[in-house]
Order: sequence, then C-alpha cells, then structure tokens
Amino acid sequence: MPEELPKHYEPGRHETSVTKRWLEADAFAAVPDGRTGRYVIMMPLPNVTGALHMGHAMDNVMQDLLIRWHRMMGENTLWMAGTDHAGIATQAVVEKRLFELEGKTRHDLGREGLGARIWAWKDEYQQRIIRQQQSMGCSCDWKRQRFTMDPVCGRAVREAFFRLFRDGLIYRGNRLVNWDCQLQTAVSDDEIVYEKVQGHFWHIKYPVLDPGPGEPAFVVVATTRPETMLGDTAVAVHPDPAGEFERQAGLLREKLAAAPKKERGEIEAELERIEIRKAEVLPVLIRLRDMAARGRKVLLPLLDREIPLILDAWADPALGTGCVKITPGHDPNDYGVWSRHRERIGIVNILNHDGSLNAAAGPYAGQDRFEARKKVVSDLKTRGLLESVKDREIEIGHSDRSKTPIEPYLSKQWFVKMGDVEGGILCGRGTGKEFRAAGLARAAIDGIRENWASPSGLRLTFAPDHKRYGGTYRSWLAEKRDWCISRQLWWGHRIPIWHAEFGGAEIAAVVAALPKADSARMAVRIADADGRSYDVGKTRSLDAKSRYSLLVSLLDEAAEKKLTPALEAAGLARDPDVLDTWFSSALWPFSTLGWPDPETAALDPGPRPLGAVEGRPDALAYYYPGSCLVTARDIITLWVARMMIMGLYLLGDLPFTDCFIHANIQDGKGERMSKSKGNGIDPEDIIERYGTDAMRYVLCDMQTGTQDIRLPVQAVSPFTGELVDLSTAKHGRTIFTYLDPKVGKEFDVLGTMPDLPVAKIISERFETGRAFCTKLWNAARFALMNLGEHRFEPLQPAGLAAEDRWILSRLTRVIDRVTGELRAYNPSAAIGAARDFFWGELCDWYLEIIKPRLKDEAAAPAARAVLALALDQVLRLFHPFVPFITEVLWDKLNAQCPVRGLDRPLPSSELLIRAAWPEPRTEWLDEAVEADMQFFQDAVRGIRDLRSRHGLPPGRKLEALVKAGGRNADILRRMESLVVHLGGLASLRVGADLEKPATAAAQVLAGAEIYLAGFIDPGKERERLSAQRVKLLEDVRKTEARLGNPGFVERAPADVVEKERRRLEEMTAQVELVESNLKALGG
RNA sequence: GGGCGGUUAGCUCAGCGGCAGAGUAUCGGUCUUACAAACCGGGGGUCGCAGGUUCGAACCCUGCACCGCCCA
Repeated sequence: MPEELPKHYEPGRHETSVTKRWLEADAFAAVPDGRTGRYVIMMPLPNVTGALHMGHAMDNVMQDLLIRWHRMMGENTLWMAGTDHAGIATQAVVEKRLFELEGKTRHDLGREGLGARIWAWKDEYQQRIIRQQQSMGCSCDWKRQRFTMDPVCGRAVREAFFRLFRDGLIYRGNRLVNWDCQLQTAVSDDEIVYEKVQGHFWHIKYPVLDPGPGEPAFVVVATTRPETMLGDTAVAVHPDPAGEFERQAGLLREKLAAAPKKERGEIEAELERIEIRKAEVLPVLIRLRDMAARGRKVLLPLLDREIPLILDAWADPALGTGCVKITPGHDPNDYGVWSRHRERIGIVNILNHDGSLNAAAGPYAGQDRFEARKKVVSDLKTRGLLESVKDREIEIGHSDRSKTPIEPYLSKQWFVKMGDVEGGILCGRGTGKEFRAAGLARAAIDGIRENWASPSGLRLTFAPDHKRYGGTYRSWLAEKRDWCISRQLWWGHRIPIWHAEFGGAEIAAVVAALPKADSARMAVRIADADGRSYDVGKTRSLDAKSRYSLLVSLLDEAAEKKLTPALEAAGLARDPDVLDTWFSSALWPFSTLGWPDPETAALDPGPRPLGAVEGRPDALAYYYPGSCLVTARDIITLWVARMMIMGLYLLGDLPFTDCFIHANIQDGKGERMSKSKGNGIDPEDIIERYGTDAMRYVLCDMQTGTQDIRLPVQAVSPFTGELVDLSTAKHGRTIFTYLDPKVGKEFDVLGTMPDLPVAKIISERFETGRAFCTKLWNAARFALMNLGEHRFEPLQPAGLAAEDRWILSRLTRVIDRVTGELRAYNPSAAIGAARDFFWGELCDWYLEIIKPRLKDEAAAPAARAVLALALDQVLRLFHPFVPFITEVLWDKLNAQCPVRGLDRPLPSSELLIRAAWPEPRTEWLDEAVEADMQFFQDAVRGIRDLRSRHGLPPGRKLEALVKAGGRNADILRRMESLVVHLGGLASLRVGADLEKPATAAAQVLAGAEIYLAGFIDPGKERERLSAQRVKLLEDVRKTEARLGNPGFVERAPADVVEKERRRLEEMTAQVELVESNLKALGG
C-alpha cells in the first residue's frame, strides 16, 4: 500500500530535492542537436548592484514559464542566464560603501584597487542572484551563464567596437552631457531624477558698452545659477519682441474663447499679465533688438569680457527680463543658441571634473561651484550690479546614483552614429545575410515594419500589444539621436582607442610613421574638430592651420601588445573612458554564444562548449537568432532597440522575433517597488513563507495584460509576527520605520537602523497561491489514495459513464485553451483556464461524482483510469507555472500508476520537466454530454440553494421531487443516484406531472421545478420567491422592450433575435411558476 | 509642453458591441470518510464625468477630470 500523503503540501520539504534532481539529470541543458524546433530566451541580465526583487521575480518567472512550456513541447530550448556589470550603478554602490566604511575614495585605491573591490562585490552578488533564481525554479542552463565583463563577452565588445569604428559609425565629439560631479562621469538622461527645491532668481545688470544717447546703460538678465555667468558668451534678445507678445496674446485669446467658465479667470489674468509686461519692457526690448542688430556688445561683469548682444527666439520677452544670458557650455538651451550663432559667439567651459571652477572662471578658479555662487553674488552686490533677488521654486536634476545635482557639462564623448549615413551602411558583413540600410536606427526601425523581413525572413513582434510597444520603439528610434557610449568610470570595458591631436601640416608624417598592421586588426581614422572622420587610406586635403585627431583602434590584446609601443612613441595614448554598460548588453544575444567565433571563445574549464562538437553545429549557428525577449516596458528603448541595432548590423539578423512586455510591480499606493523605498519585496521572503510555487502561481495570475500591477504590501511585525498594513501604519522616526499598532513599538523595513528590529515585507496576495497548492496536493492525495496500483487497460470513450466522457471533453477543451493563451502571451488567462478546469470541474464535480464508483469494484476501474489520466494531464498543464509541486506529485503518480491513458498509453517520462505537453484529442469532445451535465449541475445547485435558504444542514437527508419532462427528465433519471449523492437527498422522484406537495419549498429552473418536501418556512419561502420574481420580471421587461423595438428586430442578426425570443419564453414560463408557488403560499 | 496607458464590486484586476465577471474581503451555513490553507450558499456595481455614433455601448468616437509611465 502506498504511503499516504500528509494533508498539506510543505514546499520547504521538497523544493531543494526537486532542484537537485533536475540539476543531476542536467534537465536544463541546452545542447545543439538535430531538432529544428528551438526556443531561445536570453535573460535580461540582472545587474550585480544588488539582490533581486519582486520585479525581477516577475521577469524570471515569465521566462521560466515559456521555457518550460516549450521544453515540454519538444523543442530544443536554451535559456541563457547571466549578469551585467552595470558600470555606473555598481561602481557607485561600491564607492559609497568604501567611503562609509573606510572613509576612502576611489582615488585612494587607484584604478586597479577599486577594480578589485568591485570584482569582489560582483562575485558576492552574482552568487546571491543565482541562488535567488534557482530558488525561484529558473531552469536556465547554468553551465552556459555569462558575465558582460568575462573574456567571451569582452572579446565581442572589442570586435563590435572595432567594426563600428572602422565603418565610421563611431566618432568623438563635443557634447553637453549630464555631469555627475561626485562620481565624475557623464550620466544618461534616464539616470537623472528631478526634484523641486526652493531656489532664487537673481537679476543681474550687464553694463552696455559705450551706450549712445537714449540707450540703456545696462541689460538686465535673470538666472537661477548666477555662477554660470562666468561662462556667458552672449546676451540674447528676441528678434521680434512685439510680434512675439502679439502671438502669445493671440494664443491665449483663442484658448479663452474655448475655455469653460471656471478657467476663464486664470486665462484672463495671464492675458493681463502679458499686456502689463508688454507695456513695461517692450520699448526697452525693441531698443535692445536694434542694438543687437547693429552688433553692439555688453561687458560681462567680474571677468570684464566683451560679449555680443544677439538675436534669438529663445529669449522669451514674456519671461524674466525679456533678455537671456547665454551660457552654451552649461545649459542645453543655450547650447542650442550657440549652435545657431557659431560664427559670432564662443563657448566656454568653466568647470573641472569635480565641480570646482577652472581657469576660465578667472579669480574664481579652484572654488567649488556652490562656494563660487555665493562669492559671485556678493561680488555683484558689492559692485551694485545685482538688481534684485526673488524666491522661486526650481526643478533640479539630481544624479540617481550619487544624489548630487547634475551639471550640464561640455566634454569630449564617444558616440555611435544612429542616423542615416551617406552611401548607407552594410549590415551583416560576411555572414551570408548581408543587406544595406540607410543607417543603424533605420535598420532597426525596418525590423518591425510589416512588409519587411530580414534576409532570413524574420521580423520583430511585440506582445501582448504590438501596436503600442512597436510605437514606443519606433518613435524612439526615429529621433536617431546619437548614442553616447563613453563613461568616465573605472569599471567597464575600456574604450580600445589610442589617440592624439596634431596640426594639419604634421599629421601625414605621423600617419606614415605608424606601424604597418593588418587592417582587420588596426583601424586608423583622422577626425576634424567637429568629429567628422575618414579612413587614412583615403586622401583628403587637410587645413594646415587646423587641429586634427588621429584615432587608432586595435582589435584585440594581441594587437595591443604588438602595436601599442609604437603608438605611444608616436604620441598617442589610450582613451581613459569606458563603454556604456548598454554597449555590452546590446551584444548579449550573440556575445554569449561566442560571437564572433564560437570555436575560439575563451572558456574557463567546466562550462558547455560553444564550438561545434561531434558534427553538431556550434552554439551561435544553432541558437542565433533567438526567439523571445521577456522584459518590462521601460527597457524597450534602453535595450531592445540597441540589441536590434547590433544584431542587424553585426549578424545581419534579428536577435529575437518576439518581445514579451510584462507588467511592472507597484506597491499598494501605485508606487514603483524598490528596495530603497522600503516597499520592496524580496522573493526569498515570499518563498520562505508561502513557497516558490505559490509565488509563481500568483505572479502568473497577475500577468493579465498591459497594466502595471499593484501589490499591496504588509510588514511582518518582529514583535507579534502579525501583519502590519504599511499603507495605514503610523511612521516612526523615519519614513522607513513604522509603529506596530498593537504593541506600539517601532520597527524598520530597510534594515539600516542599528537599534531597531527589522521587519520583512511580504504580501498577503500570495496566500491565493498557497491555497492553490494545497488544493492540488489534496486532489492528488485523493486520487493516489483511490488509485491503488491501477494497471493500464485500453478503454473506448463510448463505453464510459457520462461523467467520464464529460470530464474528457472538458479536458480536451482546456488543453486547447491553455496552449492558445500561452501562445498569445496571456499567462493569466492560461493559468485561469487551467485552474477553472482543475478546481471548478475536476475537483468540484468529477471527483465528487465518482466517489461512490471508487468503492464499487465493478465500476471503479474505468473511473480510476480516467482519474489517473486527468491527474496526469493536469500535472503536465500546471508544470510550467508551478514546477515543484507538480514534479513531486508526478513522481508519486509514476510510482503508483506508471502507465496512464485511455485507449492507448500516454508518452511517459521519469521527470515531469521532460514530459510531453498534453495534446488535445478532438474526438473526445462531446457537446451533448456537456449540455446534459450543465442541466444536471443546475439541478444540484437548485437543491443546494433551497437547502441553504431554508437552513437545512447537509446532514439532513431530504425527499426531493423534480417536475420535468422530456430530455431533462431523462438526464435526471439517468443520473438519479448522483443527484441524490450531491444534493444530500434521501430520495429523488422525477416526472412531468408530479404535484407539488403542500408544504414543499420550490425552486424554479429553466425547464424544471424542484420541490423539497416538508421543511418549509413559509415566510422565508415567500421572501425567496418574491426576490426571484422581481429579478425575473425586470429581465422580462428588458427583453420585451428589446423585442418591441422594431429597429432591433429588423437590424440585429437573426440568431441574436431568436435567442432573445427563446429567453423571453423561458422566463415567462418561470414567472408563471414562481407566481403560482407564491399564490399557494398565500402571497 | 508632447506621446502612450489607466479609471469596472471594499481591495487587486479580467471583460473591449448582444444577460456586468474572477480572486480576495465580507455575511450565513457545514469539521459531508482529499482538502477548515476546505466545502456549500448569499449580499455587494450610475462600468470616472459629459456628449455623440448604433436597433443595442463598460466596450466605438469626441471633450473633460483624475492617476501613472515615457520623452522634452
């Protein structure tokens, strides 16, 4: 006799051993073989900054769901795991810790020393991340995992950079970047957070040079950053101030005419303000405009630099003083002005890397920017040049990494050219999939066009909403903004370029003296001051008086070793910058497979080989292009677009054909979940409390469509163990501490307060998942208790009982449904369909129905066969969602009933992870039996409803009569014992002409009337029947109205009209019955 | 300022032209020999607001309000 299972599933007892079995069987392995069906997912590589949170859990579970499903469908699946070095993010956390714990900066350690610290950090978190992923059940091929800075990925980075450079798609140029003065690096736009702070608006007077009669002695400009005046190179005034005032007033008048009453006041006030300003400043502005047109100048105070008055529409006459100081080196808008007036005005950088002022700031050189601000203001005041100071709320961008204010900063940066290129570009050079595109962005935009396909016939589709996400993708790429790939960091791939500046006259001699090398390993280009470059092989006339950069890129370390001494001797030095993290991530879909050459990829001993083995293709040839990228919305522009660009350019093909965009997880208040906000959930806390499968179940169930998901969180009180709702709990001394409402003591959710106990953050929402696991466990427990050592004997569906044929028909439908929903990337709909079948049909009805048969040795074998089959299929269907519990139960089922099936044995497998996905057997569909069961279920529910309404406990066996004729009567007679069994009856009589007993409670169904004799409470019965009557009459009224509408009868489809007619007939009959019953009760 | 989403039961969300749904919470009843982490039954809605299209609108269109995300 098999051992009886415990009453509950205990995840902690099984998860480790199941993982071990999978790993020992190498069940996650991806090895090229003869199969043509493949499924490849490249994991959106988590960065090694910290541990994973619930958002990652969602991402990982979605990927594992797809991978397990495709693996069961018999495809050769690869799920590539790995981690990202995440340049700035990682360096920032390590530097921060270094300073907090040891009081040191990176300069104390040096480039190598800091590198060692970061590598140690990376090792620790990489391990932690892998542990988290394994405990989530991620079935990635761990023997293939990569890190963006390992030798295999590193070589791909060198190769990609080299090719882009050689093709003229990488250049070095001046650009205003967002500068982080603490980390001393450029940061990207998406690493800036804006905050409103109280600031000031200083009005400064600039003396006019040699004012003529009637001309103002000063021009007044306003600024929130007075120290930037040191970098001013012009003062701008609008070219047509009167016209501009008129234009703005016109717009407001239009708006006023269309505005609702309550907004009018505001608009009118705004109009009035404009008129007042116009009267105040217009004459001065017109005068200044004329002076600017004549090329007049003002004197920049403090530095006594002469700067021109210029005309530019950026100067809004309605704002500030109407004049605007132009600081091209430190303001993006002013930079725009400069680019329109390059001939007349200069550009000055006044900052050093660390935020202190440089020599261009004259007497202020060496001061910190905030110190200098105070000094500049006081000096201006002393000289009587400060007109006024006003308080003002201003938005300041802060670096997300260092939390310090960002400075717009002019610096030399490296870029990838995204726009169209003269003559176009060649994609997929040497791959056999070559094609031409206008430029990199263009190639990637084409990748989602409906009438486009790569040379291999592939195209990218977003799921579940291609139109929406394709739009995001396309509109971002359409801007074709050059990609700034350099970062002033010490952690990352160093830019493989050696360069120096030379005069146009001398450069030819330097080039001639360069060592000769294979052009496939060394690329040499000459660039002018604007970054335009060309190959040295092509002759171009150089301006002898201009400066040019000589740029040399080397392909690999071998070339470096051989050639750098000569380059250095020629005065060239390696660029100190490293590449943006996204540069290496963009190569992830193929760098991980050994590109550019899997045969020679530098692998450590142990991992799976990348090259060809025993006649089987190499990993790159077999697994590229991949199948699906699974990620969140915000990654579309950061990563998806860049992977597309690199894949198309370097390999001539897309990195994947599907991009599945899943939801982001927010807390109960709709805020994005993150550890640093104290609202983040650690997946391991959920796993520990509810089990991995419970977590996975709920995540799958939540993944409904395109909406972000709110997941209200609770803290587990360290004092009572009870849950504290964080949206209502009172805070303690910081926003990360709360008071336990019961004991009044304070706890911390971040774990940073040394004197307070830490509370884990969890969410009760995961209880649903645990409940599901219990249900699945117990259904299997019931089945295993009743299956005994069931032996397979072929059976034909025709010979089975109605309930057997019903459950097989329903099973067939659900297999089809679940498969379809998965294919459409609807995890919630898929798991919902599986659950509705398993819980609502198999457990609630089928198991209850067959209980009597299982005790009857003659009737049991068929029931056991169907039960074993149904459980087998349910475990397979649920495996991709909840892999652990299903694998445990599979093992038990295999032990008891190794062969399962109806007419023929199902394909078997020792491990469920390798079992075949269920196939729908359309010949098992049986609409007639489904309709019969529907009526049967309605009848049983009718009895239960009566029972409950009259407070008749299930233990009380009742006499029931059902007045029904025809098919309905046949069904109930055939299933009489089941109605008795499920309705808790003593007996059942069915007939067309049964009389209702005087004291019976009655339930009116469509097509039948049920009476329960003897237990009637007339008051309750009247109440119940009146309620039913009201409901029915309301429905009848609506239906009559609809059918009474000629438009409906004439224009609606015939079947809809027919359906309404039938419904009306049925309902009218029901009303009559209900009313006659009421009458009998004296109602 | 521009673009994209969202607003449906107390909460979290499905549904996207033809009878308003699920889970959870809540209420009542049951320890019915798989499961009380369960079972049976009930109550609960102006589908954000205002117009329009349609025989028919939660669903399509327009405007407005509020929330969120992305880009300036």
